[in-house]
Amino acid sequence: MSENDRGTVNAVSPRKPAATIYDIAQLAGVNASTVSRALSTPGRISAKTEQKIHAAAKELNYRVNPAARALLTGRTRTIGLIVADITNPVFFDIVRGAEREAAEHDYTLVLAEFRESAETEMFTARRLIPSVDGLILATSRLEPDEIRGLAEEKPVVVINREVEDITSIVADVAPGVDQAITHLAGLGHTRIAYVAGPQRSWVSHKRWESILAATARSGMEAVELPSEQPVMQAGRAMAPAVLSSGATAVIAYNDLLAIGLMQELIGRSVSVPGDISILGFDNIFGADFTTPGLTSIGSPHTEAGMYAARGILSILDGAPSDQTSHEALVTSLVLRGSTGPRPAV
Amino acid sequence: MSENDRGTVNAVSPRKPAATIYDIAQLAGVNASTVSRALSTPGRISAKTEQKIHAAAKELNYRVNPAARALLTGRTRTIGLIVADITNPVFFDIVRGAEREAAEHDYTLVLAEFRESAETEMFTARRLIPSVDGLILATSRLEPDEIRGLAEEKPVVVINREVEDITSIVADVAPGVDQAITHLAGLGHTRIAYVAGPQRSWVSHKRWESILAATARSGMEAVELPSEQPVMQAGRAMAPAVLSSGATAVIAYNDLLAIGLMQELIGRSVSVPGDISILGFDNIFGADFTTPGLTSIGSPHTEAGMYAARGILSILDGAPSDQTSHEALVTSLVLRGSTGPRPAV
DNA sequence: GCCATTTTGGCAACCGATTGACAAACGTGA
DNA sequence: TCACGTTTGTCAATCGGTTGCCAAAATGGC
Repeated sequence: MSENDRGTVNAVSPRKPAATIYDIAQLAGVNASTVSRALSTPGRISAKTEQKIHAAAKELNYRVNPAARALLTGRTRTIGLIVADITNPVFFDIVRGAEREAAEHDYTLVLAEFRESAETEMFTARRLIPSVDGLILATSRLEPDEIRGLAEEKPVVVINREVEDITSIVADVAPGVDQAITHLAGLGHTRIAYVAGPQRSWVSHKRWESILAATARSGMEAVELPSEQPVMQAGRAMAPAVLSSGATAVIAYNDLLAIGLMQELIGRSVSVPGDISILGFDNIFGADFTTPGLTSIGSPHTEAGMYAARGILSILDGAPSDQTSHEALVTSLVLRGSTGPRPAV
Repeated sequence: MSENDRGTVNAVSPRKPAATIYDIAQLAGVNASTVSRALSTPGRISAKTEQKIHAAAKELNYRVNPAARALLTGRTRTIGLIVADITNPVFFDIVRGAEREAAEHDYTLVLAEFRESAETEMFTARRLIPSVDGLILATSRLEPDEIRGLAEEKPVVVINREVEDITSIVADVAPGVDQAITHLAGLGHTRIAYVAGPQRSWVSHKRWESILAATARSGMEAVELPSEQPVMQAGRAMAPAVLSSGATAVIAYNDLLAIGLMQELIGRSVSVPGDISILGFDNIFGADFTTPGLTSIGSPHTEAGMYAARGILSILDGAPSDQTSHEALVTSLVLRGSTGPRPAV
């Protein structure tokens, strides 16, 4: 063995290198550019040669090198998705929808999570943006200007948020709320409470406004009760406030709050839905684990993810990048056991 | 305007192109290779020039083009993760762990889901493999040979599965099961039932073996009851079999089965845990939504994802690619309300 | 002040695929 | 058979960053 023996290097990388169009060209006895054309511009090359090239490509198990293509075309065929918390069940379906839509168009989904401040989010976005063709922000805490700044580099779509000049995907909360209020009105309820989400949450305000409008239309009363955090424990802590509110039905900002509240009430021997009806928002995974099952106003999260990915793709195809599409995403009421007739006074 | 005016092209791509090292070189008055060295080989360049270049890079908001780097180095700084079902709560934490570990090392996580056959999985893997440095298979239905074939191209790590010559991440089920059986023995139970998972599930067999061993050690009886599918509905359907099994405690293959079973039993006015104790596996999101809360044998899924990503990275660093590391991942019992003393006969 | 040594920066090739420009080969009609 | 138009395949440049090699410049010793 000579001193050039690269045994150690071999140990580092014992894999067979991927085939290139040059390998195919050699095997098929043509020029590499002919190979490229045969693979990407069908018809440009004679059928005979094309077949020979395809055969060689198959034999070598050829796959185009995405980096090489990206370098030349400037397109990575990749969409980035940034969420605050991967384990938040609301995002599972968004991720799924985006991934599905991306894969459908032969794009790949890149996923990143930021668990901290807006600073971390910006850092994550900056890290991702050079390697993707577009960016979906599912829970952005960034300032509008920061988001617009990102959009100057690559197409950006936001979900559950409205930012001027940026395409945004927002579910229309009204239909689901209308169904819920109609449902409650039909059960005889006349006074309902809304356990609100975080003060700064745009979504929570939207939900409250929609509830206000719907209850007014039905001639019902509605009160808003502030909560600490949108988690189960905070929901439990809301029990006294809910009981003293005089409401016979409660809509919580999200299912976690609703479930916590329901558990606490049941623990205090308050019957659900016998004494009080409870509804949540989002229809998360596990909303049917409770006894009774939680009635919830669900959003089409999967579709939101799909539309977001589709939004990126259409911007890449030259569409304007400031369209707001609510209409297509309609919330709806998912009936389970936690709502029932207003108790006799 | 001449007929060369490219107004439409501009409309397609109105974004400012990213700065390159050539832009920096021009601004700093040096050669592009000097820029490259200043940025990637600190010390190779005089401090004065280096500073000038860094200033120029900052001014132009420079970010290295990943495609260009990948083309030359062969490394994309990307890890692929393929799961069967993104919305399966068992995977959330795996995804999170893998993403966190990847981001920590300045790698990016690429996520893909296959919802169909092994054929789809192979297609997905093939689609991903050219654009990643390594592949994590979290729920592979592929044959061992197929997996080894993928591993010839890029580093591969499997989770919750053992494949010869492939690095695999498997949690050690014994500690959690031992804790559970000890817990049940302490409560006076002497006969327990295991509601099994899918016939072909390697994990389900492991769990059953571990339960058999632990019950034998404690002088308890154990019976295995086959189920249809590892979902809630199938759990409900198991109620009659469980009731006639004579067992006073049931361990289900996973939490969904356990929750379904518990709901059905409660619906039949069987008290949990008064008449029968129920345990699940996985400690999924929502296991605390039930009343009573579900006692479950949990696995450190986040860590599994982290170790898988770390496994890819260490193979890339030259480590052998056939290490099986169970030891580090230890299951443990999460106590909630669904287990209690054996009822008086 | 001169030579030897080290430091510093530039040149050019390279990674793999794509594409405009062009030449070779082919077919057709007169 | 020749001129012409069309089809088919080749050449070469390009994307942006990296790196081996070399020359110029700076440094140090005497």
